[in-house]
Amino acid sequence: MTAAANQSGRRPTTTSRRLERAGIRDVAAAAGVSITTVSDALNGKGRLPDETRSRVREVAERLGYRPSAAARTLRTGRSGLIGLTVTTYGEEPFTFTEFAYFAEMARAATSAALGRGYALVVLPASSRHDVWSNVALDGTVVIDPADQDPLVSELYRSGVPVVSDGKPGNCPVTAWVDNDHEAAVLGILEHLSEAGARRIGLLTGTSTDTYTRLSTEAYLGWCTRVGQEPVYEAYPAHDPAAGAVAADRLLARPDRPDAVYGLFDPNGTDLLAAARRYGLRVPDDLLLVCCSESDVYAGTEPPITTLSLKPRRIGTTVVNLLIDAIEGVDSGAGLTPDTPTAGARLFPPRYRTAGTGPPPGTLMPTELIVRASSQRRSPRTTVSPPRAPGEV
Amino acid sequence: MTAAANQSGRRPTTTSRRLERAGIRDVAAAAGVSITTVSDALNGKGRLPDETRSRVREVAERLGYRPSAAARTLRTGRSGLIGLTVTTYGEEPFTFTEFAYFAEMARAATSAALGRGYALVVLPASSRHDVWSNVALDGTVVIDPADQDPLVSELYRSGVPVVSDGKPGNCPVTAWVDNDHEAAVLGILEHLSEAGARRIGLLTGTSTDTYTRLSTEAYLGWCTRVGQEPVYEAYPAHDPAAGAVAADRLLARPDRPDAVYGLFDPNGTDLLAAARRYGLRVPDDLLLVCCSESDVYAGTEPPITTLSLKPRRIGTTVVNLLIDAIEGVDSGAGLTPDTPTAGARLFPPRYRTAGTGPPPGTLMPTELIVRASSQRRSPRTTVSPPRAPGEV
DNA sequence: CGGTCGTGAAGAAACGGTTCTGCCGAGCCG
DNA sequence: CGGCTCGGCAGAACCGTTTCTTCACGACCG
Repeated sequence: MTAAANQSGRRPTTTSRRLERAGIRDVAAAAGVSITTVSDALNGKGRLPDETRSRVREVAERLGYRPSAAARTLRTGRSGLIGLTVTTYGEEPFTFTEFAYFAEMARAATSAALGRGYALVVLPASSRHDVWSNVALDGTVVIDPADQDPLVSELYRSGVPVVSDGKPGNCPVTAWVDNDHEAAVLGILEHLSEAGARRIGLLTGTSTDTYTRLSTEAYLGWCTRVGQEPVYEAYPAHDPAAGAVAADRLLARPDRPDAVYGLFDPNGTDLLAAARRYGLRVPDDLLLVCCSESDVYAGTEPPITTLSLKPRRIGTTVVNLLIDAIEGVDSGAGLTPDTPTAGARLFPPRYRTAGTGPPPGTLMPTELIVRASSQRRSPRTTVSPPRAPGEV
Repeated sequence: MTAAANQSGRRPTTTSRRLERAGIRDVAAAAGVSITTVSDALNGKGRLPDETRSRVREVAERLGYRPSAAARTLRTGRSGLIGLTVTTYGEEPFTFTEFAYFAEMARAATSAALGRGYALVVLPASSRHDVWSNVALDGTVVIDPADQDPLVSELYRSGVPVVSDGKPGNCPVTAWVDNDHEAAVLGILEHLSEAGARRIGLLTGTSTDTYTRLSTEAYLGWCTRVGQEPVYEAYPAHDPAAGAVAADRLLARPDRPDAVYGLFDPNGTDLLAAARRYGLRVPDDLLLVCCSESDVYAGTEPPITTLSLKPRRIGTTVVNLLIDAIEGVDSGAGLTPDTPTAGARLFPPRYRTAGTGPPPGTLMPTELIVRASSQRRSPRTTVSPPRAPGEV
């Protein structure tokens, strides 16, 4: 009885094994070859006649064989997984202001990764090692890394390629991609000037991330260059309610601006509401531009000019750079001087393994979507723009 | 010569191993214990005195030891990864209309998973096996599964727990969560009736997913019950441009409704724009409600009443159900045929491994956020609502 | 005083693939 | 005719954990 129970319960000979799942050994046995042959046949390696190859494939298909991802990863050192690291505010991944940007960027990144055979794992930077070390990553994308992100440093040090969205402060990365924020801000200021703005204000954030810093600096620099007194209000951008208050403050100032650029997505509606409260007409009394990926600004009254950071392009580029780094260099020592086999030319082989020196960065252009809020129907005074003689 | 080459070529003694990364053996050697002890000490298993435990931990820390996720997964059969499967339209994961919903839901799901030590892998359903079989999943969440999704079926058959967001059509799942769409629609219709609507129209979709189907059926059922002729327009919801056209069509009909419910996120702005074109004032001439997670409708002119599906709650619930299933049952073996729970119940019951019978479903409530667009400032005719004598 | 129990720890077998090495036979060239 | 190469395939090591089993040893109890 005990023996019987034992026998049927523990190891019903080969029966239970069959039931569980088909392994490579089962396929080999069924096809009458060795497991080496099965592996080679399925992976297109080795030297096998086509007949053997197709027969093995067919048997594998019939048995519903699925190779174990874990075993493959263990042996080859490649998991096919790349991380998508987002900063967290409080408990939740990514902030409200980044919402649309993040969603678009993640969408494109997922798509790009999948197109090259990788899957994306979403990993907030705040999660502790128990999660991080539990997943084998071939590399990771970091969105807007903190200045001295310990996580990024550790990953980089242990040989995991890291590509950041947003120019990194002090942490080492394999490569980075960012918008040309300075050019973007200058372009907007110029655009507003051409539309007749005399005093341009800025709605900015108090946090120290690269985007906020670079944009604000560009604004301040422009102010000193053209001789305008800076008019700006800063608020904690991750607080959804604070934006409306800051917008109100900005328009309540004695030196009220006649044009405003808001750095964050909700600023457009906030500024519009504030303008309404003060009886300011847009664009007649106040020109408005904000940075946003949302298309609601096409339908507001009036439609608001927005700056798009083109997150889709960013996401795609970041992922492609990362995968290039993963595939271009064998983790650790191996430099690959020779291009071994053809077939890897689907993508422009532009990427190079940087030896030393600063990590390679790529600046991506932004796009200004001009709508009614930044165009005076009838230019009132036609103030001469500070600089731009060539174009209207 | 062969022997010499073999000996020196294969194993450069311990040097290279040290350089690469610290393994469990290195920790064991450094701590003067066996690898068993290291494993037990680090994982809190076995019977070890606290002194040994802490010493091993300290050594591991000093060496910067990180256990190999792949090896652990291979041995334990658990990867700590759960899939987040989204349907794809064209090349890209998740559609525009689902944007806000998906982002919120994914956010909550990521958070919930992380809180229980799991990470999320985003896996569009369209990607072929090369990606799917390359990642070891402990289970997966499926958003709005297709009626006979082959992927879901295969996963389920191979013993991977599957929990769906959206009541599944014909594919077997471990459990599912959905909103009570019928109750939601009826609630809105009642709300509009109470606000004085005489003829309520619907803006719906042409696709056959559960949400669209259930909502439309609820509307049609209500119409026959209260004796109103159905007034609705359907359009392909995944086409961003088609919504505006459909909204226009709906308001251009000879039997123009005096209240409209739009099933999809952009319908609110579309309907508002259409109303403006026809000179209809909202809410005086037209009552408006749409289903949306976006808070832009708090700032439109006028603010629009929205139905929130509470994606955060859904995401959290789905993930928790999935992890319960993963941890509650050892993959494959244990069937628990007792009490095959039937049908759907409101709110998370304790999870049970369904032996046979329908998978356990949970219906989650929605929330109607009432704003100006569905409330007449001065009730014009006060038509008696069809059914609701008790309240207001 | 001998057996049993409990404690602490080591040894070794998996886990399921990939891949290095080597064997065997057949052609080919000298 | 013999060595050499090359195609076709099998054997076995290996990846780095977890975990099952075993073992030593001191204390306690009968």
